[in-house]
Amino acid sequence: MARSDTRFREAYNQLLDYCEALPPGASVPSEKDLGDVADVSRTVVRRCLARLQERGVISWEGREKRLLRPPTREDRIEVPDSRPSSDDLEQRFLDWVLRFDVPADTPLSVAELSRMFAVPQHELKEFLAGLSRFGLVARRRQGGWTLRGFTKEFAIELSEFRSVLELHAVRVAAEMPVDHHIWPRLARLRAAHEDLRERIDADFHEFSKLDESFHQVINSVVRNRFVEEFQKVISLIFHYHYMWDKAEEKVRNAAAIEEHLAIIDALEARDAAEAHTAAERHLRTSKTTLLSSLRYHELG
Amino acid sequence: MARSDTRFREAYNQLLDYCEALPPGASVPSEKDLGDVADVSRTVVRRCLARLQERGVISWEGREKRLLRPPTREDRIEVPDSRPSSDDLEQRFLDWVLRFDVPADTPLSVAELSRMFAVPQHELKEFLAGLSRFGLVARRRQGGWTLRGFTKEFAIELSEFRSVLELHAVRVAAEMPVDHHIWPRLARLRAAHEDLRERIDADFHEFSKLDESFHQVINSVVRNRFVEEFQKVISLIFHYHYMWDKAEEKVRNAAAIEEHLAIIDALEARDAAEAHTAAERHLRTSKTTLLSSLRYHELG
DNA sequence: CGTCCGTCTCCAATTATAAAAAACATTTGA
DNA sequence: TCAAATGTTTTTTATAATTGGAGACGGACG
Repeated sequence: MARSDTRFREAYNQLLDYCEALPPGASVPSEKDLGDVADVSRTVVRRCLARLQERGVISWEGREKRLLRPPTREDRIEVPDSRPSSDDLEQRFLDWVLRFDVPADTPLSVAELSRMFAVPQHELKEFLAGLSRFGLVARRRQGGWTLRGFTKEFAIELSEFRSVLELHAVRVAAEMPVDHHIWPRLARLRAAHEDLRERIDADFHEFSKLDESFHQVINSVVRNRFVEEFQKVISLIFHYHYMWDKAEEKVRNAAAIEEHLAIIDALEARDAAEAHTAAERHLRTSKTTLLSSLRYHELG
Repeated sequence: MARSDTRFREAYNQLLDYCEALPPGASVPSEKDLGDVADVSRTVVRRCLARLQERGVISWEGREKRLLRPPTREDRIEVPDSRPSSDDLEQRFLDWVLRFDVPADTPLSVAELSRMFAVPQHELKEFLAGLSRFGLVARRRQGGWTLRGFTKEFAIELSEFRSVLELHAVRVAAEMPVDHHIWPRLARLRAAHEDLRERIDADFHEFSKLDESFHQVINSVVRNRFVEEFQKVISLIFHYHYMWDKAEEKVRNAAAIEEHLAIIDALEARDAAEAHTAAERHLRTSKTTLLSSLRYHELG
């Protein structure tokens, strides 16, 4: 009933590996050095050494540590199945919200979500606290959380915010010097767009991915931690909604390709005003699409 | 070792107050209704009723509840000193960081902070998780948190982000109809600015507050949860830094008043382009001031 | 003297648990 | 007969206890 000793277990196995590379009878480095090897504190190193001594892998007395025998497969300690979760909790949570169209004002049960995503409760609470900064969820007075959710207002505000950030990015991009990394990237994007334009009838599904990279490249000219943080959420939401709104997908994607190309054209011509106009047009289309996909889901 | 029963205690006292308003011998409403009165669940109401019965304030058998005697001061239960904290933790935390110039990459101890701010640990952890969304703090691999802090890069990125949001707000404001609430507010701001301009030699300290309301009014035309969330942090940081950078404060503030008035002039003339230019000029000054105040602190 | 180790202190992740909420079942009375 | 109230059980949340781990300090060793 306390914290896990995963850190110890991983360090132990790592030190076994380290010992394997040592010649037999060699003296083992200092606790501090071993700590650097496994990236843990001395406290953990000493626990590992104690176990190694116990199993007769090393002798240990004061600062005299010697390798007695090469470590075997038997010596290894089991490490409790590391978490493939936790890292991409954000991705999986938003995926869940959008995929199942979880309605606004749904009460969120930390207990339930924690089971669902196989993540400790406190981690989920911290995660939700983070999301509340984006206004996606809110704390309830009687405890717990609600999904403030995917309402029309949310979509409008999100679109507006996205426009503000992205129009700024376009303005910045137009001013970039010729040797900036954006230009080769834009060239590649143009090629990809023109390629897909030819194959649009068959491969219109591929656009979703292309759209994501396009916006990512545009925004990459703005080096700003705040912008970057938001971009993650924004792109995820737009990405999924595009994928699921099946109405007129082919026509929509074909049109979007042209809009993207118009922006690329203007940027490559260093025509800031025209790039801005083209970007505004495209963002307006995007907003409309997002809103109509909402209506579609509400009806369906 | 479990959650506090503050909720019960507060509800209990509240129900006592409620009973006081009842005529003697009256029948007490249903559990559900009492729950609505005190804004708690039936579970808590029943705990309260049990105690009321035990103390002989009411009789309680099934759904027959009657007031036996008016409740006295003696009947009240002590409620463990409610938290004057917690609410404005954000305010107090940023205040601490800025006031003591806590340097970048300082390790933050949850335990220490929790004592310092008289807030339960888990609450602090959630708070820090939220701040990490703004890139103000970051989780360390070996556990705990660091203040990513108030570096030059941070100030630049914050200023840039602020400019993006605020220039957008100015553009929106210029388009607002004559009956919008912004216009009377701007008029009042103009008066306040002109008033302070006359008294600037003596009262230049007052500008800090005026600056905050000015930017708040400008941004109030943008109804957007994302913008609002950020604005809180941004204004706090700029506000404090202005207050502490004592170098040339009077000259600086006098200049800022003129810049503000230029923006107001242009907005009232519905000259969007000029308003934009004036706002850009002012935001550039702000950024310079923020950066120089950083240098000042580093040297001092 | 500088590094290494034994010891100690404090912190943080994690879990256990009481308090509260919510769901469910039963009764009651118009 | 059925809606509202109460009794009962289940689930969830907030918080403290618990244990693993990080780091500080001083002495010892070379």
